[in-house]
Amino acid sequence: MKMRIFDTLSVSEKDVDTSSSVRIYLCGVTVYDESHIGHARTIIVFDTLRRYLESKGAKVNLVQNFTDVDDKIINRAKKENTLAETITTRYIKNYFDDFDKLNVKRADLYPKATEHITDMINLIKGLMDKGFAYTSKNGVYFSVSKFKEYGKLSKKKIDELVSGARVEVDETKKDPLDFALWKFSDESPTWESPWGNGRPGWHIECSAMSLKYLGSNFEIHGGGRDLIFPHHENEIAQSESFSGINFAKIWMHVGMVTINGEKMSKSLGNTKSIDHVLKKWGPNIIRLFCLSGHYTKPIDYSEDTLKETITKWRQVENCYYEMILSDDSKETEEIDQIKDTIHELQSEFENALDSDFDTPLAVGAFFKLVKNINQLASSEKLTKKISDVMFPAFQEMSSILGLNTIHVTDDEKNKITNLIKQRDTFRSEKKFQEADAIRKQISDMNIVLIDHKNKTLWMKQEKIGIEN
RNA sequence: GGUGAGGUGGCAGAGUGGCUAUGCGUUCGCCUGCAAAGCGAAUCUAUAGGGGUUCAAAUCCCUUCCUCACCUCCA
Repeated sequence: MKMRIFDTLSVSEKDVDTSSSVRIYLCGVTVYDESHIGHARTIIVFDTLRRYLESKGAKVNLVQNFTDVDDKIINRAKKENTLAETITTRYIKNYFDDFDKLNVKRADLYPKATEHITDMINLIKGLMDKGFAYTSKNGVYFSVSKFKEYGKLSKKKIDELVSGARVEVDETKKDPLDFALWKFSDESPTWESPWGNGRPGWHIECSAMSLKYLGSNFEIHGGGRDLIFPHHENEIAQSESFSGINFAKIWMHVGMVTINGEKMSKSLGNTKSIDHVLKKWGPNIIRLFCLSGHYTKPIDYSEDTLKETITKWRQVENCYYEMILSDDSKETEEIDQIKDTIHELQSEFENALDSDFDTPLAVGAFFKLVKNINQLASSEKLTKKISDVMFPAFQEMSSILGLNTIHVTDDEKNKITNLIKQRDTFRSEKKFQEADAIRKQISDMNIVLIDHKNKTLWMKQEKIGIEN
């Protein structure tokens, strides 16, 4: 089945062409501070999208930029009395630390704005030549009135924007809506340009880098909803004025994360850094949380919601260990029926993702599978044979969702098995104190024991910060 | 003011005309030496207010109220 994604520009779902390479440009972060849960959501959504497309056999080319030249960076550098580069290096490292922990696969390319100044200058030159840009006292500006379709993405009327009067007042611009392509400045960081020394505007970097690496008409351009205006609107104006053809085929925008129903912002002081949420909840729960609502809608970060997710995650862990520790001590029945169930759940999972990337439904299908397996285990019916049939489906879904149960080494495994044997001996001799001592010893290794009728199941549980 | 998205059981969250998902929570039970986890059963009977269309509406139309986001940098 073809995958469909909602396109902000045409306000309709569009087919994603997976027959050739799927080129995706994702607006990344400005590296002047720690990343937060809002960034995490957008990036996890795209990571999951990428994993899904790849599982369908598509070749994905994912490019995600770093904005490493910006007023915020310069201000921060001033404040710390250091170079902008020191700041950006620190937070790029910080970015990878965070997102590696969140089990986000590396993009194919992470271009930095500062390494593409020449591309931007060439782009601006082209816009100048075609009459879309002009110089003024403060910089080079894009002339919005020259681009007739301006406002088509954000559905804004140009005259309403003007009368809104919230646009910055700058007497040197021909039109208040015009935005900077190049800002004159002699203050570091600064680069030479045909028009004067300075630094690029924010919007031009994404146009330049996406055109360079993905061409003038690629499959998906993404980012947070808050980038629709003005960032993506301006990118369209620049890119389409330059190339003369339509820019991205699909504009995919991810909803915001709120905190207890409120917008998350620095000024309110309610941002949750990735470092913070990782310590509190761990990667799997954060990923499940980020995928728990449809990507177009806002999701709310609240401890109660996250706590629920812990319960769900424990079920997944339980399920995983039930499967890998199952044996063939019993007859296997109903294997055909089980295969049918798996196929049903797999198509439920795929249909959900194919229809505008409905991760909440897909996660639901995954949990149905987990429940199914746990039910079999609970009724002592989960044999090795059945596990062998179910495990690949479980693995496939977890890997698309980017979930990772904690694995154990063979050494650990042997150690645990031996300890359990000892404990069983004590138990059969009704030496419960000794048995409990061993359980304590095992639990110190983060291993939880579950006594079934004829055997003891063990599992390594992820440590969840908030539970301690 | 403009634009967009919403208002569903204690909470979360599906469902675009008809048999009212699902999850969490709660209660009881199974299992266990105990525990934990898991499983089972029960519980809750909801669709912002008011009109209308229809044999039938959470679902369509009108209207009122409310919430949120974006309109300035923002994922």
